[in-house]
Amino acid sequence: MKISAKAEYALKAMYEIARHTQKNININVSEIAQLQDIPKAYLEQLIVHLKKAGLVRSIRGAKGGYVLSRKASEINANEIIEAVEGPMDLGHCIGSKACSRSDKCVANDVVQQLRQSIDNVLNNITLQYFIDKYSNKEDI
Amino acid sequence: MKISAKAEYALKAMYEIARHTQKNININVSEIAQLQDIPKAYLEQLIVHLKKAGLVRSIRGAKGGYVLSRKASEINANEIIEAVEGPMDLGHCIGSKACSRSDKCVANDVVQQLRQSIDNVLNNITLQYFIDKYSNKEDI
DNA sequence: TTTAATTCTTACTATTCTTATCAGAATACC
DNA sequence: GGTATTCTGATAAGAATAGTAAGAATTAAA
Repeated sequence: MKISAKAEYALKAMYEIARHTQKNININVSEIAQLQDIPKAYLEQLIVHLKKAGLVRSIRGAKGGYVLSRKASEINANEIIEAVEGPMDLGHCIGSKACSRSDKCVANDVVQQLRQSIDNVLNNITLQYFIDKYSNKEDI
Repeated sequence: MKISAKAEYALKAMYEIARHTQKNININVSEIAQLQDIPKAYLEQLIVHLKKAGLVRSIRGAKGGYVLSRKASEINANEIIEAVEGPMDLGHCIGSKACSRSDKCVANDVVQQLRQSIDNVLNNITLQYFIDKYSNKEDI
């Protein structure tokens, strides 16, 4: 039961992109990597997924970078994590490898409850929440 | 973000031990493994952890096996999972590898909220809940 | 039009984690 | 004493994770 580095990096990166987008400036991978202490080459890969998921727009070429493609209040942690990790599959009793009697499976019961609870938390954490809580007016 | 096979096996095994304990019979590893479709040799290792955590008592020798060491209503999913997986460490921003400014870290914020939510779910799932929901009077 | 900065793409690698398997020692019932 | 069982520790295959590296494609700016 662990949050991957991928997910953490993605949350941090999206936060930086959101902050900068609200200031009407785009931010590039190197800047994000430095600000949030993320390996740059690794981050490059992750951001591609964020883009494919439609969370950010890219501006290519020199002076390029990234901006949010939606309002910060309309992007939540669930989407961000799912963008880089793929659909959440908490347990082995679900989906492809369902155990023989998943309707009678105690592990499946736990997984279902967890899934619902986690979804609920992640859906309610938006980028705007991050900005309101963590972004000082001064910095940037 | 995944529940390990370990955790699933532990939940299933504890459920079987709980059911049988309530019928005043002990159950051995082979039986549990068969009933819940768990690799026997692997399960042996896991049960040792459940024992060390004080969740079950072992009866050694022929006709041996395991019984709950507390009432089913007093053992919850959180304890069971922690017994086999060790203390839950959801994110890299916590504990040993805390990031430089964990008070300003959006990933840490998410991890904290998740942690609380997951704890809440797991603490409220007891073995008695499993028995009431899944154990028919007839079978055993 | 060249140069430099940047995104994008792909392939590779090292390390750790997970999920087992196996062999045998210790224990206790019959 | 024999057998069934828990207990212990070593080993190993495979998957997943986290990261590196090299270079192609694109575009702003000089």
